[in-house]
Amino acid sequence: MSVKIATWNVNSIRARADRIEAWLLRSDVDVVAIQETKATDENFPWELFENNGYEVAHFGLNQWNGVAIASRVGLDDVERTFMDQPHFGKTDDAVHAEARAIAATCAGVRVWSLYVPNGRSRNDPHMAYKLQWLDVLKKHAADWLQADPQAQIALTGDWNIAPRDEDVWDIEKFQREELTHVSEPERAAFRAFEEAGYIDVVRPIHPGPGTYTYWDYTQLRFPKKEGMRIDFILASPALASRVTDAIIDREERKGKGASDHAPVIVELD
DNA sequence: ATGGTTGCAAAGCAA
Repeated sequence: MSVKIATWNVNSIRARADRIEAWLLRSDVDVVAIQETKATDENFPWELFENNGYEVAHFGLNQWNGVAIASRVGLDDVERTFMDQPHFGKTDDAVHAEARAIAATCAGVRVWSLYVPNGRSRNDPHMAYKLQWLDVLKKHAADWLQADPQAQIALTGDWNIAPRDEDVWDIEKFQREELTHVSEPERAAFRAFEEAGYIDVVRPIHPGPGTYTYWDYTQLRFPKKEGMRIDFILASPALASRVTDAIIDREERKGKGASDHAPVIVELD
């Protein structure tokens, strides 16, 4: 049985409701991992998914971040945050970790919807937070594979990292201006997942250069084809062996009211 | 043209 799994940073689920509904009908995905809902459970549009045949689980604490998974092939063992997920700022405050990670098992695949923190700038405290957040997640991800080398795991989401020079539209500018997403510590953090056995299953099907998943709203970046590849589906080996196709749905970035990220889809046998 | 976009939420922050 073929299964389609997608990841999409929607940049507000309420502002994007109509486009998301149209996209669900058009894309025919079975599972979609969503980032940046910018919603709480109270104002989350549950009916948007339920009316279209999807179960949905959401994790949102305020107007920032927010992650969800919608599925029409089962949605079991929902998990919000991962163990010891770092907090930003004081460690002695009693607030929850930010709403950046949710998992569920869908058709036998452990799907994670991840919204990796933005480092803001290379020396900002948020960068250390980002790297720590990734390091803790990577340790768990490595443990899961060690415990079961046949596990079917999809680490999907907005990683806020461009792993290769070709993943940004002007690497010279990014390095000259010491921008984020392309720094060596960020790339090492991403590489650590690959070294743990996870595989970017979209890049082999859609190689670069010029293949992007995100285009800034400003400066006419999309029409000028000035984007970044920062949204990834990393698959465990057993899951990677099932991948038959992938799509970066650049069409969805077009027109009025688009998210600044395109959906990324993989098809499994 | 000293800006340029979007969303949340109600001024400024975040991306």
